[in-house]
Amino acid sequence: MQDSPTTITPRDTIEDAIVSGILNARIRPGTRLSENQLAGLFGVSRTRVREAMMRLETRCIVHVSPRRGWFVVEPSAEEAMMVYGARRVIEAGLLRSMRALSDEGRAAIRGHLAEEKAAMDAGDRQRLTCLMGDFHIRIAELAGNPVLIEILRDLTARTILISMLYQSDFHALQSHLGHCRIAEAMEDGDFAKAAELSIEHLDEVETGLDLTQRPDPLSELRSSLSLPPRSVPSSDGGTKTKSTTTKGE
Amino acid sequence: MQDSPTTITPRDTIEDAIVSGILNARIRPGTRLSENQLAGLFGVSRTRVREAMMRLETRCIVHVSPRRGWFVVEPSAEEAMMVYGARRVIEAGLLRSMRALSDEGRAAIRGHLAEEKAAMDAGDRQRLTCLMGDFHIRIAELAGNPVLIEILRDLTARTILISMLYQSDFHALQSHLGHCRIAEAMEDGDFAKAAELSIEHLDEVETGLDLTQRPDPLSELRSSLSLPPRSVPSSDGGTKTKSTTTKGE
DNA sequence: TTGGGCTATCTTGCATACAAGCAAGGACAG
DNA sequence: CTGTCCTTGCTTGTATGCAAGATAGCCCAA
Repeated sequence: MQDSPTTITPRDTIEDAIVSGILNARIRPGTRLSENQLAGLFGVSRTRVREAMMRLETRCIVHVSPRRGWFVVEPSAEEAMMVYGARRVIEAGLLRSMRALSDEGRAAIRGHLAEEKAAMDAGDRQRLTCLMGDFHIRIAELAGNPVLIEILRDLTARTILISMLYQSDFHALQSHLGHCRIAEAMEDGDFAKAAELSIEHLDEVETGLDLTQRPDPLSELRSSLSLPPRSVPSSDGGTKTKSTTTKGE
Repeated sequence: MQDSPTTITPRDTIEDAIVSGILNARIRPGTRLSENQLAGLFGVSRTRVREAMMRLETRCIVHVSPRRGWFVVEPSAEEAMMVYGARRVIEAGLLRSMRALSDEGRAAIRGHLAEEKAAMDAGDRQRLTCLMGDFHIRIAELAGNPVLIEILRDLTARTILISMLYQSDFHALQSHLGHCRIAEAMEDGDFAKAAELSIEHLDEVETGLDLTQRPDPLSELRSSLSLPPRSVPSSDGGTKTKSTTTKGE
């Protein structure tokens, strides 16, 4: 797993490096991303680092705290639910829209499941995290719609951040089995069933999260003092829903 | 429909202004967006204009031709199909995921349909374009998932650009009726049917496009010379699918 | 008239400089 | 010892300057 050389800089290396780091669970949520440090690291000026950050910000992967710094997002419990909700909708819709599985598709899925199994046997948790996310991207790739692939990639990145925050222990086996069931239905050509299984699977994963504790480092203190649990974990801007709609009359 | 005053500049006015302009069909695909002009228009320096452009670029709403300028995207026929495909998946998935319609929800939908009808009667095509797009955002708002809302908003913007490029004439009545049918199924609580209708509706709209001619200004000349139609309309990078996946050893 | 090449101008790409603001640590008064 | 204030350093925010490249128009030659 060699690190990519930072000498050649094909335009958006910084962005990709960070996303890749998150996808591989090497960058934790809340990590501070200093413009100067990154600029030094990549041998460019702050300008280009900033551009990358702006892009990542519109993808909801980092956020800026004014004059304090850039940070990898720490999704709130509410946001986490929304991300899972969006994934349920999109992935179920995607599966339902599929009609048949090509031979390469079948092979790709089987190959992926084998990789998952190998990583599980090897106990390589980082790699497993990454593969678990990739499974869903693989399906999108099968459908061959780049628009959806890109959307799911970003949602997967956010999902991994969520896992790192809220997943107390890793039910790898359970997830793997879920994937296997979905794959089976797909091989049977029963995509409606695959869609249902996909929803169930995401439900399972979501309920496997501990959405009350993690993002609040004071939770232990709070509970030992018998204070009520914080209403909304992240009280800054919250979910950003810009009103760029119609603006009718 | 007053224009927003450009005096107060709350951070991302430029971005919103452009998206809003597209949503209202006031900005055509292919429009050149000069950094200097926008900077002057909004009374800021190029830096901030560039930031806005970068953000819009990650949302696939503008693109940059190196050292030539920024342009509002002109989706290729292929891209157009992908966008419609993504919308079918997401909107059908969304409707299927819905369980019941609140009273406010019902009212919102009815209100929207009334607006569509009014605009149709008034023959206000711009407003109609905008409303037609908004219908689908309204549904997402009903589901109350900000993540999906944001995704659909961007897809809607791209859809409107596609319409402006490929829609020879505007089947407003047909679209409106499609919306009405979907709404009816929703009011009946039959969301599976609403999902199916939604897919049909998007299919109708898509097949109503003329995906062979428009983006190529030479098409008329080409056909009068009996040359074969261009294989792939946009032969530049094509659909950008960055390889930000696993990169596992 | 036509074709080739040059230049003038305008575009973005990128780095840098300066301004504004936050945070932490120390000095100091109570 | 404790609380307050100030200073210092480091962060991002924004503008500007310069360089590289592309385009269009012009001149000139054939």
